[in-house]
Amino acid sequence: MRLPSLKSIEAFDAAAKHLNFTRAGSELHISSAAVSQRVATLEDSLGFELFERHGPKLTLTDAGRACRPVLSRALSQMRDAVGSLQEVTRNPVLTIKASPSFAQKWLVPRLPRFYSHHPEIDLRVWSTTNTVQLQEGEPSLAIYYGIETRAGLADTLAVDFLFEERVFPVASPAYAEKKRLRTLADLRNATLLHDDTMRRMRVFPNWRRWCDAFDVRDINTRRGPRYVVSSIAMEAAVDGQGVGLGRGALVRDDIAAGRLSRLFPESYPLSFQYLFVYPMHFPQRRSFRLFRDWLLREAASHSNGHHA
DNA sequence: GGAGCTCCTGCGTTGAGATC
DNA sequence: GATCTCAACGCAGGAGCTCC
Repeated sequence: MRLPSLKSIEAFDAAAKHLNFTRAGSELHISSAAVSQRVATLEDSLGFELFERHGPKLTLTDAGRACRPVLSRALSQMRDAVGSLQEVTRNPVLTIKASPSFAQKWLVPRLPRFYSHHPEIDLRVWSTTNTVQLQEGEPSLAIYYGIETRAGLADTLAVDFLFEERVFPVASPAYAEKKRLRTLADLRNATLLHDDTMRRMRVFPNWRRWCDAFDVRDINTRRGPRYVVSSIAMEAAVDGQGVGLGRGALVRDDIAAGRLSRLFPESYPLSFQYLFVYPMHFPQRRSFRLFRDWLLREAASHSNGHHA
């Protein structure tokens, strides 16, 4: 039996993902005509049609739908296998996506512990203020917030739960002392620092929701400076500019170092979890297994400390 | 055995035409 | 107008052959 060319399978995978030869061509850096020809070659070789063509509109045939997960998984396995082979002769590289705040305040400060055990592995940390999403077939890892463990994720991606999250007011010790912040009602005397992430992602409580939850009245929760990124809001709090709503993962190190104080025992549980997302077949790579084991240990340690 | 040539195959692009 | 298909063409690489 003669196997179809790898290029034709790659073209089918991209075309099936976009249901559009032009966008598939852009992804593969070839022309749409080349995609069309590669797919036609694959159809010839298989002996059946994978797409129904309605003029410029493409849909998968039943056979195409049946083939897609099988071929997509096979491609992904081959990419991982090639990655594993390359690790034999080169320093392995892992790319991880995370929000800027999480990367800055949680992930990066912990990386020296990983490098101390695995200096041969190079990590690339990639951040965006947009929602961190991992595309199907992408050779990278992601830490993101999810309300449900698998919601919206492709079948080719796997997920590990890292930890849950709570928010609570934080300020620099000097600011807390200066404003005499001892009870929730004392927040009336404070400048409230607003994290716009809370506005962009409805799962985050803002100051109004936080005050409603703990029945804190007579506070203008709209006033105060606003910050696009959570970590900047926390830096403003460290700098003594006001009280911020701190997420546990982002303020824990600052609290431990005495740069921030947790003002009150009241905390608000978030409806999302931190999740680690990766391609289903990544565990074949040694570098990935080492990183994942390390990350899960750090997350467990964070959870234990968090609830202690 | 190696260099050089020819032919074949695979794969890409461009551009025209068809379809919605 | 956007998109797909088809035909024509070019390029690169492999196979086979000949010659030295």
